[in-house]
Amino acid sequence: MKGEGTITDTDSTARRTRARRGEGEKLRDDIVDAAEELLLETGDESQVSMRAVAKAVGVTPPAIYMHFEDKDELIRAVCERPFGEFRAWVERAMAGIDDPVEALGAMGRAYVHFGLEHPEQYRLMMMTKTEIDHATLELDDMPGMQTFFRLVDAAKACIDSEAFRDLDPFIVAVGLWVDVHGLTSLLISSKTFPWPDIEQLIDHVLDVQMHGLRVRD
Amino acid sequence: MKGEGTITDTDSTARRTRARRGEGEKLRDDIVDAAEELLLETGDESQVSMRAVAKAVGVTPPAIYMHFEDKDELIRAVCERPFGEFRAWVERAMAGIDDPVEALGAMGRAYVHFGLEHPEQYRLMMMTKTEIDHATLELDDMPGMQTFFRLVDAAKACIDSEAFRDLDPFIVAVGLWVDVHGLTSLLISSKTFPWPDIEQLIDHVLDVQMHGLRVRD
DNA sequence: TGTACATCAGTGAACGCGCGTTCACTGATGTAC
DNA sequence: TGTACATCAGTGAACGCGCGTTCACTGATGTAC
Repeated sequence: MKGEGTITDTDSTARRTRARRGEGEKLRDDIVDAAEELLLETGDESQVSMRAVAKAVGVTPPAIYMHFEDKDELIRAVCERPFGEFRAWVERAMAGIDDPVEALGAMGRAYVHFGLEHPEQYRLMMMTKTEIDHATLELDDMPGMQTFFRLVDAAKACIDSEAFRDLDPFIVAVGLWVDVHGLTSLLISSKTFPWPDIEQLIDHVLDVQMHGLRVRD
Repeated sequence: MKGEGTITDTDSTARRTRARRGEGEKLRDDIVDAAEELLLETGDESQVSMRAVAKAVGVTPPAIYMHFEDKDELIRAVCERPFGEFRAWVERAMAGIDDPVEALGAMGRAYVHFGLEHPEQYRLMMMTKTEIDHATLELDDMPGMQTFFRLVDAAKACIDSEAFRDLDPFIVAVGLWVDVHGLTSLLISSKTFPWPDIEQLIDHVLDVQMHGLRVRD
């Protein structure tokens, strides 16, 4: 009885067919995919083990070491990826909007929506300690920094057009980031809080922020 | 040679003297203290193991099971604690301030400062998934909810005094929470971001928020 | 066209570790008579 | 005041598990002659 369980153990993912010579690099991408998917499915970093990833890919654990030095390098590879997606997502949302205040609003809205539609990516990017070993990076290379500079530019455009008060664009950008991040991260984390209608809340938060920054009549 | 290392193994915390009869409950508090301290020291939930906690208290691992059903119950006990401290901290900051807008500002400032001075408590309270099994709790019993209601009242006072626009106090409170949480959590998480002067940033964030909520002249 | 050989992309088994938890026990403390 | 006994607050050893990582190997794929 007990033995049969092992024999009929076909539920584990089918074994992957071995790559042809020179095509070993394919596995690397598949490993990162599997690790990311595992993280998003479980939402639990501790469940992303080398063994679980290997099983998901259909390969034995040592095979991962052909492509990654150790677990740290794999996790780093998983973390780096969403920043690119995020930037493209934000750029897409701002495209073709001429009015600087409207563009800024679109950016904020896109930020929150990205977080809500990719909660685990967002958590990886913004809410974990183990992001990336920042200390070794130049500021410009810090992941997400390019998108932040985009936000500074957008804020500066609002100030230059005299829609916003004459504040330091950097501080204004930080204030905006703080706001949208607060909203996004709380919506992701506090599932049981009695949230009001989410779109209405996003509108309120951005509205208050914009009014607070606007030139007084 | 190898054996001597074990013999001179006096670096581990001294063994605790056994409690007298009827004083066994003392250990419970000490266990929660040790677990909390371990969490704050390492900042890493995965390092808070039953064995590590037991060692820190100066007791063997099974002793913990005299006071807690399992690890989950211990972690829950650790998480519940900071909410009380937090509430007291906020109340203290607001005490004696009559002007409702000033009181709200003081509350926001206290919120951020609590987070900065107790980063790991704050992380426990607001930034982990494993907070507490909310689903089983009534809304009023949700940890931190009492403090949130305090915020709603403070917002309502500002609206009633006609300093703020006639908005829904609940939405206004959520917006304020989002703002101070965003600031606090980012300051805690993103150590390498080129933050401007922190007090100036807090002022800016609260200032924009207050102006955004104010009645237009 | 055939064959020996190097290489590549993995496999299979094992290592030592720390974990949560269980279980049988011990020995000091207080209590009943 | 003395002693047998129950109880309380733990101990010590062990369990099975999943983990990251290493190491010797294998067998299909392509290449040189």
